[in-house]
Amino acid sequence: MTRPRAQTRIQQKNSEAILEAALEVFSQSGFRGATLDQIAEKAGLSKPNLLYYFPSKEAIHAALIAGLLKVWLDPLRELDAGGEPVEEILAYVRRKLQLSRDFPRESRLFANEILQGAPRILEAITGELKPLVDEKSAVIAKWMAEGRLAPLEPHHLIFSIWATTQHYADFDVQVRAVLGHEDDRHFSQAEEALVILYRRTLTP
Amino acid sequence: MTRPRAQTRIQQKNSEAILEAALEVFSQSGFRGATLDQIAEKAGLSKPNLLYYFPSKEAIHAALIAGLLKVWLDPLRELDAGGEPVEEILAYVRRKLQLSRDFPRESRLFANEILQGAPRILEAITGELKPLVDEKSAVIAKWMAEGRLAPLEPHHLIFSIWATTQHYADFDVQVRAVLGHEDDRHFSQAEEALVILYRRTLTP
DNA sequence: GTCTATATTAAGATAGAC
DNA sequence: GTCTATCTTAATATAGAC
Repeated sequence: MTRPRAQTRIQQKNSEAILEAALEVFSQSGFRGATLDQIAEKAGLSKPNLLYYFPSKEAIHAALIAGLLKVWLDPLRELDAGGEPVEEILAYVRRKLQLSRDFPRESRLFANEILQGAPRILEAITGELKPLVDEKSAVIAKWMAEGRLAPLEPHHLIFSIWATTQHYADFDVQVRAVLGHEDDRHFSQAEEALVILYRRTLTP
Repeated sequence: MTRPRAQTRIQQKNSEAILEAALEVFSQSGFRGATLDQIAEKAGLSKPNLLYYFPSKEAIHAALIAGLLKVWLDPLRELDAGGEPVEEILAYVRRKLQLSRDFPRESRLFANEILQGAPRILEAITGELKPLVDEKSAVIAKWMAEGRLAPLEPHHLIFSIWATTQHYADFDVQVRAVLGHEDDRHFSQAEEALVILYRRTLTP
């Protein structure tokens, strides 16, 4: 229903072009700010042809959002309760920062959605994200109780990791303006800084 | 030109009602997503009457944005080069978190603007924010060189403070969903966690 | 599958009475 | 100052030819 009917090669190709274009537009303008004209133009299709592949603007957006949460949560899923605590957290920070570098549009799509009250993904957040965060928070709390990690309220620790890493995607324009960078070299500086920050904070 | 012509008491009152309503709507939907109908409705005025006070949608948005950057930068301006380094930074973190608690809509208005490419405030960012950040980064770098603060690239330290504090306003919906909170008690937890985090990281 | 043409609604803005 | 009525444009979506 919210899925493209792609099957033939040409349908596959066009569906992908549409989703790629839609990601570009939705991530920059939010749902209401985006227009089918912009998406059609970027996808190289006419507007009616766009609506041959997806029944509505809603459906295009839904298709993008659907795949998003999984990608977004995978780095946290990988946090291994059996690993070395400090290194596990640092590896998580690195994975999350990499997402910001490699998928900034997805990050902004997500940010737009949350910022506007998360009308389309709130249930996924309470149903899927919250349990995962609670589970991993328990792991972190256990590490802290065992003295293998300096104590810090786990949920807020996780929030801080989300915030500091996603900032480089969501506030990209501002980061570049302040640093005066054209390229992406601030990502490795950011990684260095964040690793130092969390290592100092969390080493017992 | 972008300013309301408010002079009489009734004009004053209506202008304020409009800006209040506009803040609500723009901060939730972004510029393009917001409609004059919504703003008029919330302000308790008819749409034409709205446009009697402000010449256009652009003008209302501009009036909001105009006051924003100052409020946003004041906490950083107060960072005192003559103060005790660690305490100065922590006080800055607290001020910034307070802004998120007390003015979440302003934070989201700003976030929306940046997220969408900052078309209306990029020049203010390069012209006003960047110099201030550079100046305060120099102060922080000096503190670090003197051994009064543990070393950490100052720009990225500032980014991390922005990110972690603004997160509680911009991603409010997500924070509440994850914590299961109805009230604002997570703000004091957040303050505690962030103060611990930055104190550990920055104490030499 | 793709297009032109068009229906339909919503949105920004204005005219003009009161 | 405020309203009703309305103009104009833009946006989502559909019809129907090819």
